[in-house]
Amino acid sequence: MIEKQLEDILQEIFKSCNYEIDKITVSVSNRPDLGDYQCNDIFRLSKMLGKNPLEIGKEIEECQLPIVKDTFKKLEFVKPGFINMTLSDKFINENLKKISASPKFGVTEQALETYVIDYGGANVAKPLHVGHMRPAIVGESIKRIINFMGHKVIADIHLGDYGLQIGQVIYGLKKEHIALEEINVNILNRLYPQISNLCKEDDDVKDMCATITKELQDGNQEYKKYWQKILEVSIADMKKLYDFLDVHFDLWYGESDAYAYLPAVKNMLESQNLLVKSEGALVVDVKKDDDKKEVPPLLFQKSNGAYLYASTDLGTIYQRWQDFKPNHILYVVDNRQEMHFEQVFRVTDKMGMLAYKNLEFLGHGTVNGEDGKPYKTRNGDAPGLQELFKQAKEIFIAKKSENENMSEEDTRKIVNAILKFADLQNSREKDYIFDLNKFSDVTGKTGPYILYTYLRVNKIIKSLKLTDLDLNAQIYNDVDRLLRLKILEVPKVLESAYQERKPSYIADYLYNLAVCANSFYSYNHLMTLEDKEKQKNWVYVLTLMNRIIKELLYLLAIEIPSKM
RNA sequence: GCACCCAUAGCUCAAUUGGAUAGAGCGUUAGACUACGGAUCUAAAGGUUAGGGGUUCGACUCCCUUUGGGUGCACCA
Repeated sequence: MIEKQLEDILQEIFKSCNYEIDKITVSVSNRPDLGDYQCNDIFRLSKMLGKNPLEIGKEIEECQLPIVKDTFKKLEFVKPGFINMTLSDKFINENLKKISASPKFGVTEQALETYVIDYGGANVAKPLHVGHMRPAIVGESIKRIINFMGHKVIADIHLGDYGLQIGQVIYGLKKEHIALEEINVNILNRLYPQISNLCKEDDDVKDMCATITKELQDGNQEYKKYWQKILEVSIADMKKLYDFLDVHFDLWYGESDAYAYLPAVKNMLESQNLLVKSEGALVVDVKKDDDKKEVPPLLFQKSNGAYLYASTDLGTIYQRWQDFKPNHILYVVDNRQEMHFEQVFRVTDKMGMLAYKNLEFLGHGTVNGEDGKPYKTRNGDAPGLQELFKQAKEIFIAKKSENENMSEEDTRKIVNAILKFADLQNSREKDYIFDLNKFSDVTGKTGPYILYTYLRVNKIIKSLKLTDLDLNAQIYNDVDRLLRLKILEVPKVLESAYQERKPSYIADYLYNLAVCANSFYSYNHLMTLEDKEKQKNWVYVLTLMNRIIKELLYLLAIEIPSKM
């Protein structure tokens, strides 16, 4: 990584001028007119020593080392105390070669660890709606990023397959005398909202549904058969939608699988004297002295003996802990669940399964409509994913007449790119406004813009059919230089995205890289170039760039169509 | 009631976690190809970062406060 090299060089310069500094940080300059990279640590040094930053800068400037000449075109100590670095062409090209030679673009090697990532949250028997798209897209991307860094990642959808909604649907099926083999997804999609509304109006129905749920959990054979069939039908339907999104899980476990581990969890809790009786229920106290907000105890078992959300989540962690010995468990879930996971994590830590710091709550914001409230259709429901994909596709096809002749698979890939890139640009943890028409844009900062860039560059490279590509020490013009500098940022971007679990960093970089590429080839014409050496150098750079675009698109789970 | 989160250009979003002149896209306005794909490129206009105070060499970022919005507070998941 280039930042590291520059930090080492500066460290050496500081030392030779008799300045001791613990850590130097170099970053891409936010004033590109003044330099490529910058360092602000003289400010820190001046505070530590009580000395004027300008003086320090001047002293250091006067005792520069010979290595500096090779690395920098310009190294300046300016105004209040910034260090501005303009890299030499040679140094830039050497680093491009390093990135090109590395399968992972020169990211720092990580010690192998095992991650479990939980990002589905889909409920059986309830149709997937727009709210499920975000965790799927964000989670899939985080999974791929962590995997890219060399770790083992196990993705678990963690279905909500044992809750009240099952009781409700079974109630509806029995009421309408629908036989097991007749159950299909349309019936489920109709029944769930219907009975759910009925429960709100009629307490007797609600009690009956709750009873069915309880009896199912207690082992009622007839209900179990219904449950299994509902699961089968519902999962098959979900898979279709997740496949459309190119989102894949290694495990399709659900809450029901956690029940088998609850006795073991309870044992552990009891043997460590963590379970406390409170108002008839069994709870685990998780308050800490330095809590700013009040954290209520985790409710493990209801007064009637039933288990809850928090208990099954503990059961699930126990299962993962036993089966996979993960170093980290990540949850990509709605921000509103933060308190719940805070409680679960604290208990997990107390039980000695995984340490608190290795359990990560990666909250994502809510998808809101144009009015800023959770996205709903006119009749008040969140729109189903299937319907949403259909609409997005229609809007896309209507954009251009050629789109009608596009293959089904290419259309799917592009619609995916549109939706995903629109989503992933946003900060993971913030709410955002979803307006299908805005999310269907294909010009400007969008998925298709990146795909277009890739395909166009790819065509140029292919039609030139050059071999023995290499880089000399030269950079030919300004847009050329900007593109090369942008490529140098890739390892840093990947590492930040990994460390902070933020795919948006990659989306943003990808766009900026594509912008550099577009201005590059609109300014520099390759086909008709007389200077063959220059041509080879440029194709080298473009080839590397496209390799990066392809890999980064993969990390965002965006597929590249054959043409567009 | 208590607590947490958010407020940035007309709209939708960024800002490398305290750095220099707050950046993009859409929209608006003006331009560009007898050349590799116009889903493109080159520009312009657009801001008291919700208001006020403070901390310091330096604040969208940290602290206090006012206003406006969202969310969470034990037997749902």
